[in-house]
This record gives sequence, structure tokens and C-alpha cells, in this order.
Amino acid sequence: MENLSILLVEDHRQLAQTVVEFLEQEGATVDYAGNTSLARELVQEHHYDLMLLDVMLPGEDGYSFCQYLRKDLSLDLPVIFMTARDQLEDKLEGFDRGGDDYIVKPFALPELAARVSALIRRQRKEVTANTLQVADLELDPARQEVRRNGQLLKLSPTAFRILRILMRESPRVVSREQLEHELWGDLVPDSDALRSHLYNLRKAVDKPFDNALLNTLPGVGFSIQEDRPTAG
Amino acid sequence: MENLSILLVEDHRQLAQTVVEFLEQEGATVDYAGNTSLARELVQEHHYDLMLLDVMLPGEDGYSFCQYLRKDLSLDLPVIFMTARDQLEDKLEGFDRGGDDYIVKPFALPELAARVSALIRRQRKEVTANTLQVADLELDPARQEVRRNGQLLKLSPTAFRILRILMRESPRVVSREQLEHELWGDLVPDSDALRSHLYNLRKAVDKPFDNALLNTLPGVGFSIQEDRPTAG
DNA sequence: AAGAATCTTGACGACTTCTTGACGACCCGG
DNA sequence: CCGGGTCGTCAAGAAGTCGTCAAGATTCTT
Repeated sequence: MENLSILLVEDHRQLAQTVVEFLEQEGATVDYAGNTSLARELVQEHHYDLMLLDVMLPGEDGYSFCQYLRKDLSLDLPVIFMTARDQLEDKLEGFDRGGDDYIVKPFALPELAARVSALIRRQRKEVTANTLQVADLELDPARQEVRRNGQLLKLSPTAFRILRILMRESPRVVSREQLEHELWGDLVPDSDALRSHLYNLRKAVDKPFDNALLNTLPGVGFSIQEDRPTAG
Repeated sequence: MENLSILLVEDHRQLAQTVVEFLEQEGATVDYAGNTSLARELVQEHHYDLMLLDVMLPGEDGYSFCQYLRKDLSLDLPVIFMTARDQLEDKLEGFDRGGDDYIVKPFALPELAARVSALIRRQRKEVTANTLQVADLELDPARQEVRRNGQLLKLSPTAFRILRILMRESPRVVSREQLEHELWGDLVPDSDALRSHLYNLRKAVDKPFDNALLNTLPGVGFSIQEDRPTAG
């Protein structure tokens, strides 16, 4: 659960606090919203790896909010519904509105943690120790090796981590904020160290080759993908 | 569940048959194994989209088999444990050995179906719609790309956001107030910056092409749609 | 404890993006 | 036909971001 960024949406103060304390103790960073309007703002401003969503909320309910995320915001972050409703139709509705999992209150905190981890590792393609591949780039997490066109590249540990994030998200664009949080958690360096690391990463991954894989989208983030055509 | 290929590993004949019939009726193709040795062979010879795995099996148990899949075969197919064991430690072990979900017997068949679908769509990254489309305009939120007639357009971040809102609401008309609020929240610029952004957006989206998609309804707002008839 | 590798920081110029204001065209009501 | 409001057009300046790079600080290795 290291450096996982989680958003908890739950109006029950008591339960919320319990969950937050538990998750933070497990190493996650947790933001908390008691209703969906605050959740809406948070979700637009920050990147979260996962959301825990109560169904019964004051104002808009959790189902509706989840659907809004999927349809209007095109956000595909994993969502776990967390509710006392245990009827079949309730569960079906949760999945139907775009939820990934559904856990009935009261639940054991370790089960919640296990389901969170399971979703995250599925999302991050860490189910097996398989190599990640983008074009002629291969990254082997087990061996800590990166090859391009069969040729072994020398990367610093941080550069390796950045590349790994970019490759698992490929061809999605990863925001600077998301990268920084995943690399450093709450201890983001004062200055813009990420720029330096990216510079070095590019020097290793792209410089020696003809076509560049690592793209910058100014003001948005970074992505790794083959042949991003330059717009006319 | 159309065209899904599922492997069911379960020694209880009665339950197995019920599940198989249900899933096939839902449109899936189901292979069945009563023990892990048969399951081993099947998994090596065929591709499955998902596996339903009982824990208590004759010979090797389900936990062990799942771990074998992940570690030795490096197979990342989604696995749902399906068992009568409802103790916390059992569930934790299931996730720990690489399971994606855990459903306790007896369960409702529709819940099983819902969990299967949820896993599949996550696996296939179909959680959200991949692109927004209006006429020959396509916007891919994940890649931050916009194409018209297949050709990549170059947009500034703000122009991209405006287009995305307009396409999301298409063919509805979006008021200036709504646009400004969604772009800047409470920090709307003093002057009418939106006009400038729309101008630039039009330059990129409409100028290079024959027909305009971006319409202004004076005093009302903006919309994006094909062939808006010029009212008489 | 010395040396190597790595990370952070700061500086610089180049470039992009955003905001602002100016101007004239258009529409509509008075 | 005049005037206020809205709109499209455009350029200039402000603000911010990016690539580049080297020097100092820190951590790791030996």
C-alpha cells in the first residue's frame, strides 16, 4: 500500500475515521470527503489510485457519483462500493454503475485492504512478474532490467521507477503530480527534480535511437508510446 | 458476457453444472475441470478470459493452483475464488495467492455474473468509453489526443478541456457560465478569456476543414454538432 | 574512510500558454 | 438609425513550463 493515494467518500464520521487511520497505517495517503460535491472537486484536482465509495450519502448518492465519474469525467480509477446494503439488487446496481468491487458493512478492515491491493495490482499489471513492453522497449521488473531493441540500457533507480510507471500506463498520459506522488509520496523535493530525472531517462532511452518514445505534453504530463504524430 | 471463454474448476458436480448452464446461457463458453491436474492441462492449451476456482478440491487445492498460475506460468488471467469458506483468513489467503475476487457459497448467480463482468471490463480497460465522438471528430481523454478525419490536431490544454466539455454535452448547448465555471471554478478571469480560447479552438478544429462543427448561439452558449442548420 | 553512484538544486534560454485589451462586425430594440 | 451588448479576430505582454546541464549534497558501496 506504499504511496497509494486513496479517496474515501463516506458520511459516517466514525467509520470514516477508522478506515482512514487503518489505511494510513498501511502506508496509503487518504483524502476524505463526506459528500459527493467535495468529492467532485477533489477528483478533478488530484490523482487518486482508488476510491472507496459509500452509497448512502447526503445529496447525490454513490451510484450516481460513480456513473458520473465514468461517463462524464472518463475516469477509470478503481472504485469499491462500501455499504450496509446487502441485497442482490443493490450489488448489481453497484457493478452496473461502473464499480469494481462491492463490500458490505460491517466488514473486516484486512479484507478491505486485501481487496484494495488486489484491484491495484490488477490495474498496475503486477499480477505476475511479466515484462512490460512498449514498442521495442522491454522492462523486466524482476531483473530490474530495461532493453531497447534487445540492447541493455543503464538506468538509475529513480529513472527505472519512472519508466516503469510510464510503461504500465502507456499510452495513457501521466500527470506530473501523479508521477511525483508515486515516486516520493508526501516528501516531494522542493525543486523540480523530476525534470532532471526525465532528462536523464530520455538520454538513456531515446537519445541513442532514431525515434523517440517518451513524449511531453506541455502543461499536461508525459506518456510513452510509439509514433505520436506531430500535429499539423 | 458475449464470447467470453471461462474455465470453471470445481469438484461439486451439482454446483458446477448449475454454474456452467447459467454462464452459457449468458453467452459465455465454459470449460470445466473437477481437479487441478485437468485444469493445468486446459490452461496450458487454451486461452481463457477468466477462471472460477474452488478452494477445496481433491488433490491440490485452489490456493496452490492459483499461485502456480501466477508464479510458474506467469499467467495473469483474472481469478475468482468460489468457496464455502467464509472466514477472514481464508479470504486473505485467496487474495494473497493472487486471486482477484472471492465469492462465498452459496451465492446468487447474478452476483457472480456481475463480478465476472466487472473484472473483464477492468482487464480490457473498458471501464470508461475510450473516445468521445462527434461527426468526424474524435477525442481520446487518456491519450489527450484529438483527431479530425484521422488527422491529429494540436490543442492547448485549455482548448482541449473546452472541446471535451462540448463533446461530452453534444449536441446540447453549453452556456458560457457553465463552461467558465467548469474551467476555472471560482477563479474566473476578469476579462473574457473564454472568447480567446474559443477562437483558438475554432482555428484548430474548424478552420482547416470545410464544414464547421463548433457553433455559437448568441446570448445562449456554444454547442458542437454536425450541420447545424442556419436558422432563417 | 574513501570512492562511486545517485539525487537534488539552481541557472539559463527557448518555448508554450494564458490573459488582456483593442477593433470592428453584427444583431436587436428603442 | 442609433446604441448597447455580444461576437470574431488578433497581437502583445505576462506567466508558466520545458530541455539542458553542471555543481554540490547525499547515499551507497567497498
